Amino acid sequence: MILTTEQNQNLSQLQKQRLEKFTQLQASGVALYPNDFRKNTEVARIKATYGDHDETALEALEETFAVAGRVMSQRSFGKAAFLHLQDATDQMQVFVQRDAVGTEKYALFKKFDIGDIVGVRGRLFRTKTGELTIKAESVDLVSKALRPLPEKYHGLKDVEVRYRQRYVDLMVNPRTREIFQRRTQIVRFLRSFLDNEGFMEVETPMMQPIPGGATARPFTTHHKALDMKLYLRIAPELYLKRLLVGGFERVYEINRNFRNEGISTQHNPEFTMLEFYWAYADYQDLMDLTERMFADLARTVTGSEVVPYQGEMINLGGSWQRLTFFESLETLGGLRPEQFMEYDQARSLVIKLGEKAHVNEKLGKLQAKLFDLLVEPKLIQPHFIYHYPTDISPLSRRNEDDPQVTDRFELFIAGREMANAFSELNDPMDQRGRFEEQVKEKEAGDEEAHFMDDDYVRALEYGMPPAAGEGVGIDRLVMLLTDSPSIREVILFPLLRPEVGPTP
RNA sequence: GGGUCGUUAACUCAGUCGGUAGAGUAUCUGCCUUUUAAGCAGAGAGUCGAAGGUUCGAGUCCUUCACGACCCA
Repeated sequence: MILTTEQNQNLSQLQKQRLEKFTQLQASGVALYPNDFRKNTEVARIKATYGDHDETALEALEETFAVAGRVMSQRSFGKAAFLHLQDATDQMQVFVQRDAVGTEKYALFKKFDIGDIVGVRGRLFRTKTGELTIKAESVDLVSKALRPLPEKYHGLKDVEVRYRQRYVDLMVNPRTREIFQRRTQIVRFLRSFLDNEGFMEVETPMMQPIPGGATARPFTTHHKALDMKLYLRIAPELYLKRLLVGGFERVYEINRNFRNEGISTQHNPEFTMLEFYWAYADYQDLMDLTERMFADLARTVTGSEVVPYQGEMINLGGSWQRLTFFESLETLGGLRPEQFMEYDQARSLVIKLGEKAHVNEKLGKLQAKLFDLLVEPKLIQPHFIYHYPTDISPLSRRNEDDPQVTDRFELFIAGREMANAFSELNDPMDQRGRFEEQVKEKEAGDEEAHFMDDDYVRALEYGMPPAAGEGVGIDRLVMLLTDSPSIREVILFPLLRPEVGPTP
């Protein structure tokens, strides 16, 4: 162990003490990071199997249990000690007695610290207070900790440390572990649900020469050997639809998207989306499928279709409210039709409500702003809002009866957009025209407008089956189903500014 | 980008009107072989986020900056 003087001076007293122990143990020939301990079971399995055995039944057991985990707490007497060991499944108590492990081993054990990973072998018994406990026949060091654990009672609360050192958060806060276990359950459920519906999981490029499929500012990067500018994808949409052209009729992808935008409780620059595309179906079919998928999901991971979110009870069961975009502006937004259908009125209302509006802002964009301000916050229970204006839906199929709107819906739950879906535009001529519109907007300075994607139009020219596609924000869905107020609570390593100075 | 709040021991937090830097947990020492926020006795531990400024004197007041949280855009 070699540290420069400067490094040594920066250590806290506790770290210095631990370093000293480390050196002593090492000098006396103890392996500090051996990899020869083998467990033969897990804490949760022991508890599940023997949790209701009484003292006599436990005594009759011949079996020796070998478990390993982190020492989370310790209550030490002179010649005996209790500690709690935590493995991936649960915590359980271990009783270490000098007379049981031997004087020499016990002296060594006393050098172990809270936070160390140890391996324990022993038989089960029940303490006076009735707790199922392993009586150690041996305790071996498996991995020495040089840093102390946070306080046992209050845990780690500092949000910044929780995000930067998620490993510590996971060690000491069971709630954090539960959130990420549930996140995995959610993603696993969605995969199996879609697999069962006949969808095929695929992977499409994360690095794209032309970023498309969404309205957002992309990140850029560069490929050295090809000397080529690349964008991190803002959506997989255009690639997934190329697969429909190719003949796969049901495809999905669960993966990261990257958007070069601000960070908030609901936005992380990289976030996970489910996108799925279904040939010979339309947006109405998607609404039905979505209702079914969300209700099944909630039941599977929470046990109920009614889930609590930040003090509200959200009912994901049954049929959800379906309202057209314009209806919602009237009935929920409290507007008269002329206030959002007439350009000048719409624009001045947006400005009056404190939002910005460019001189040539399109009517659809103004309407979307009115919706965001007046309607979205009211959509606590699940609502499908459908028939979005065509000029803010450049990839959606036009409605047959009213070409000013598209066969598109967004799903809102808890006042947030949770999904965006539409019958896909598969007319190559219409698509080229819409791209051209977007290019004009880009040239006029809108950084979020779409690029022209000639290859995508070429693909459509081969003929794409009629289809419907949907994107679901996985992070927001996990927030909903874990009652988390911030997206950073459901992303293992959310983006933060770099730490300044030396690592403490 | 703007506003508000926060940053004090490893962790969780106090710190009054500007006047010697505090507690609990953790750590160390001693006692303690069924405890569980174990107990008893003692001890050590601080760049008060950083840099300036005001002042006889700053954790505390002022300015700037960094990082974070929340709200707004």
